[in-house]
Amino acid sequence: MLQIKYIRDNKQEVVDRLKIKNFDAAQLIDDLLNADEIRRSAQKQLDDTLAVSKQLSKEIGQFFKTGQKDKAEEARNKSTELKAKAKDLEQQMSEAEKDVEKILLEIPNLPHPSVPTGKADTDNEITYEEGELPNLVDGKLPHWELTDKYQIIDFDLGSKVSGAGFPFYRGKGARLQRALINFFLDEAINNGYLEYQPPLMVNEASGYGTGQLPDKEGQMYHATEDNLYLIPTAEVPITNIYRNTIQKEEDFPIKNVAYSNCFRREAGSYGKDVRGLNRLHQFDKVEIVQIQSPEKSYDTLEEMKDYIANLLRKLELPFRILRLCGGDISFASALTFDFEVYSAAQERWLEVSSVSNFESFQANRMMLRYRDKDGKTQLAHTLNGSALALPRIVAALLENNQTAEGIKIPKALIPYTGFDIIN
RNA sequence: GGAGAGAUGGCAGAGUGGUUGAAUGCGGCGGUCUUGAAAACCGUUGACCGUUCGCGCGGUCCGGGGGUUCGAAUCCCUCUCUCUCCGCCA
Repeated sequence: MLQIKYIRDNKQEVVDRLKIKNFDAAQLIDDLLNADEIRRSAQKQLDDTLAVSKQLSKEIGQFFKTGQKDKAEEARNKSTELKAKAKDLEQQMSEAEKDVEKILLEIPNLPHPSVPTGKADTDNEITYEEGELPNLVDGKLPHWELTDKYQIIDFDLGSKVSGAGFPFYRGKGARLQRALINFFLDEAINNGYLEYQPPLMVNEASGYGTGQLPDKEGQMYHATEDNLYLIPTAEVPITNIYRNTIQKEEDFPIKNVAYSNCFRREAGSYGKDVRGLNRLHQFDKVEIVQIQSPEKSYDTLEEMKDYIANLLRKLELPFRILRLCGGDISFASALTFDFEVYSAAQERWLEVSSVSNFESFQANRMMLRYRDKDGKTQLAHTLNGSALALPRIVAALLENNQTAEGIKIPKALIPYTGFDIIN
């Protein structure tokens, strides 16, 4: 959520910058500032009324103490009048406040100046590419056939027991999952991240805090009986740890890592995108989250990018980095880089990580602040990134490393898997 | 699931209708003292909104929401959470 003060002072700039996100904010912002004006004028009147009424109440107390009953009665009547007026003003104010809040929740974060214009993912800017694309012999199989061949992931069984998008991992497939999770966690810990195991269900306030609600309501599984949401990413519980807190600047950067299952309804997805491991309703992900001061948050974003690149390097996967264009970047993000690995049998790039700086957008929603050097409280910046999401990593590992003898495990993983080939 | 108790400032802990944003202690910050430090002493110490160029001024906030009252941390309703006992249970 953008800060109302900023919009007030930089109306045109906000409208212009949101155009990069293909978001026409002009009307919305007029409505917003209008509601804001109503709110402020109502508050001014309300405050003045309350000030008088408060004073009166004190006097009434005094009158009663000193036995001046008549004066007390008189003041009491006057106060009753004021009270009615205050109630009315309060109503006005809270309605205008709701309008302001509602509109603010609909306005996306401002894109960073480096975000390229564009409508769709085809307009994303490839900023970096590394690794040789594997040149496989004929007879290469897509991962969903390899998983069958070696009986390491069973999609049909998942469909039977749960539904599409809920696979069973078995044997070496299950161990590979476990190995990747441990590998990613160990790497993060060695890079100064603190490990958390978060709850997998969160309340409504947390959903709003990180911005999944209200705009992505339909993407989360919702347990209506208890009004809890299954998390779509560990970002939600981990970032919400800091909801309504004031941090110390000297504690920055706060670096957290969490492995979790992630649950996504993926309503509206279809076709080759959902084949095999490409898109699941439940998957595993290790997520890194950082809280940082505004001055340093973009350095932190670079550091996180380097960290993720290094993971992919260790897994010996060819990858590229994309700077997301205005049309593809998420609602809450100011700047996002996607990491894609090349999956050799599908012959396509698969997104395995997304690392973003949300600046103060999430922080403002959840009141995550810090005390700066001058002792002033201000909004912190939040960042997060996948490090990494498992399914597509597994897809690429299987496809790229298939040989006549079986699927070879990259060196860095062998200590974790305990085997060097799946056959 | 049943019965009971509770939720106050960074922490601990008073406060049951009238200058209570809130005693007191600890912690934090500033100062005196000291070569330095500790101790001691003195002072200071919340967040948010509005208003102001600024000093400041006004308002709101004692778990969340609603109500009673001229006036509520204090009374009532409701929700959430915590604790104790019973039941169930990985």
